[in-house]
Amino acid sequence: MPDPTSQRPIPKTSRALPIALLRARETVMAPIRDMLQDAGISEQKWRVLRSLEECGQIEQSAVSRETCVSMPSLTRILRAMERDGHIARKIDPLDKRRSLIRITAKGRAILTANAAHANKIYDDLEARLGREKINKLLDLLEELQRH
Amino acid sequence: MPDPTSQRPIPKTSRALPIALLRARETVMAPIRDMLQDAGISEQKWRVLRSLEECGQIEQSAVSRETCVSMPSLTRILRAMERDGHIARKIDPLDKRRSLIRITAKGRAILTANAAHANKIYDDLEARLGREKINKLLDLLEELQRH
DNA sequence: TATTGTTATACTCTATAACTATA
DNA sequence: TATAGTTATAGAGTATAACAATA
Repeated sequence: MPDPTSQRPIPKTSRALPIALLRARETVMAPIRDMLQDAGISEQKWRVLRSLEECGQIEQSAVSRETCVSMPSLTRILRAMERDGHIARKIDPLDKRRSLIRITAKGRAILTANAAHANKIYDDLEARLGREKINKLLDLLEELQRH
Repeated sequence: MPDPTSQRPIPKTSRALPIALLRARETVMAPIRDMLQDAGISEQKWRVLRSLEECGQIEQSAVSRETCVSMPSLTRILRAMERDGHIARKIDPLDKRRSLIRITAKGRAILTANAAHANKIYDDLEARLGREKINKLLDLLEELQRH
C-alpha cells in the first residue's frame, strides 16, 4: 500500500496556511503601507520601532527575532536608524559581543505621530470583520507562535 | 477634547495583525523553505504553480493577484518558468493584450514530487495546533480576504 | 483614452559565508 | 570552540514610471 500522504490532493491555496497568511497580510498592510509611505518610514523600520517600544532595551538578535528581519539586513537598518537618531545602541557591559538597542525620544515621536492614523486603520478593519473575530484570529496566531 | 483615537496606546505587537500575520507565516514557512530549497524552487514560483494548478488557465494579472507577486516581478519569473517548461502561455485570442498562463505537465510534476513532503509538514502542524483550530484560523483568514 | 503586460531604474531584502571580536 | 554582530557577494524582490501593443 502506498504512503497515504502522497495520495492526498494538494489543498486549495485559500486553505494553505502560508498562502492564506500572506494574502491576509497583504490585505491588512495595504492601508498601512500608504501611511508609512507618507511618514517616510519603511515597513521594517516601523516594526523595529514597535518592537523596541514594547520590549525596551534588547539585544540585536532579539530585535531580529521580534521583527522577522535577518541580521545582515538589521545591521544596515539599525545603522541608518542610529544615524537618524531614531534608536540608540550600547555595548552590553556584561558581554561585549552583544549590542543593546533602545528607541529614542525621536523614534518614539514617529510612533505617536502615526498612532491616530494607525488606530483609524485598525478601527476600519474592526468595523468590517468585527472585534470578536479579530481577537479570535489574534489568539490563534499567538498560539501558532507558541507551538 | 482631543481625538480619542490618538490617545489610545499602541497595541502589543503580538496583537497587531500585520506583525502577528508575518510572524505566524515565518513560523509556518520555516520547514517549507527547507523543502523548496531542496526542490530548487523559489517561494514565488511555488505559489505560481499552486495557483495555476488550482485556477487552470488564467491571465497574468490574475496570477499576480493570486500569488501576491507584483507584475514586474512576475514578468521575470514567468519568463524563467516558461524557459524551464514549467508553465506555458498564449495570447488571449479575444483580447490580444492579455497573456493566458497555464501549468504544464512538467510544472505539475514539481507539485506531485513535493506533495508527500508538504503533507508531512502540514500533518506536523496539525498535530501541534489541532485540526479544529487550523480550520478556524483558515476560516477567519478567508473571511478577512472577502471583506 | 484606458488597459495589459514589459522594460528600466534605483533601492531594498535575502541567503550565505567569511570575518572580527569576545566569551 | 562557540557566539554576536559585521561585511561582502550574488540573486531576487519591490516601487515607480515610462513604454508598446491592443482595446
